[in-house]
Amino acid sequence: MPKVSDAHRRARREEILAAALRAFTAKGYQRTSMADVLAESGLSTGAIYAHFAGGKRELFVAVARTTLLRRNEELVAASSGVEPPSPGEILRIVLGGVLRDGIEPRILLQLWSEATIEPEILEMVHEAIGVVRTSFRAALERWFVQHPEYAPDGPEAAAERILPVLLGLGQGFMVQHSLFDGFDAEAYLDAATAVLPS
Amino acid sequence: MPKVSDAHRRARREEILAAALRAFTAKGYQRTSMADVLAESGLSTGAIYAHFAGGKRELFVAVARTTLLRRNEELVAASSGVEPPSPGEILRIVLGGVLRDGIEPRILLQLWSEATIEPEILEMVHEAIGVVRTSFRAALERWFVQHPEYAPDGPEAAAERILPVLLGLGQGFMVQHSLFDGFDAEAYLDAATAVLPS
DNA sequence: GTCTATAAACCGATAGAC
DNA sequence: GTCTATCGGTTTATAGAC
Repeated sequence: MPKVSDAHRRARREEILAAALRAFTAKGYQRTSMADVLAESGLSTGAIYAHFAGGKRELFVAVARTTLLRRNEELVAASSGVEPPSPGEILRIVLGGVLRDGIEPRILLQLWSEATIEPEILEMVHEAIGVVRTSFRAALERWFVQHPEYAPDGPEAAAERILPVLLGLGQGFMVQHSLFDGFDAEAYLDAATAVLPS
Repeated sequence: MPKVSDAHRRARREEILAAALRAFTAKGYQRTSMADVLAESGLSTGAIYAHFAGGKRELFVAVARTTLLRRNEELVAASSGVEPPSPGEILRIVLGGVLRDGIEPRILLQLWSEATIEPEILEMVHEAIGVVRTSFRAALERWFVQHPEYAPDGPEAAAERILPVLLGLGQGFMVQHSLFDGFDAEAYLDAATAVLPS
């Protein structure tokens, strides 16, 4: 197999995806036209369709999947240390990672909105969220094992119970970060940590 | 002033807005065409543009504003009783109202996503959220006044601190209700109530 | 105010040369 | 693989009769 050609191909794909992410972030998925992605990438119609025959939708799915799964890697890395992070710390790790990455949270709002309408996108969200959910659950369980006073009916049950709340707090963070003027991320995280067990 | 004409005008507007809400709920804001709203209302292009010159966007803003402000009325009504509701109960009242109203939470995801892009819609969301936030804050304060053990630095500060968390839990509810298969609303509310002070 | 008909713009995707 | 040029299908909004 031609290694160079393959590497070039991958590099080109990454380049296109990066341009697509910039375009989607700026104008939102729906309002971004292929012309916008073309302009952002400096390439032309044919060049892009040669790599992403699925067009706009495939670009969005690819961009979003990458973004969601990167959260997962961070969480796995952070929670495999000796001292398992508390629920509040888990939230901080994941949300902090999003911001450090320079990801505009609003792209997530757009993804959720699209998933509401397009079955193909919903499917991808289900898949990615499933992975993330599993990581959260595992991280929570590890903490509850060491703090049984918060898990009277066992770490699995306690983790399962609090999981939607933790996810909900993360989702609320994205919404408020995107929509509220002067949103105070630190205050939000402090308040969330205060209500979560620790 | 011609009272009858005015009443008719208002009735017609309500009729159009109801049709628009049905159409937006079914297909989402972006994918709903004016043709869809026309079909749903049984009226014609001219009829609608005579009442809503701003077109699709104006319809969406009007529909969303009404919906958001109704939440506020419910909360005001519920929290003016003798026994102020706890944070968990406040969440239950508002989220229960949304579902009882037959509102599809996904329309809210679409609203947030649009607000991310369209300044006019963002402005409306700011305004409506401001009203709702004020109600939440007032309701929380009333409860903290009666439970000073949770408000060491005064009810105002405690209310202000927990407000974003409560809103975040509500927003997370909408996201999960819209996107997760088999989402268990009761379990979510129970878990949220368990972490909130009561 | 409301209807029918239509214009003007735009978009995603393809065809074919190089 | 990439470029230029363009087609077919939609969409919003308007024009003009009633």
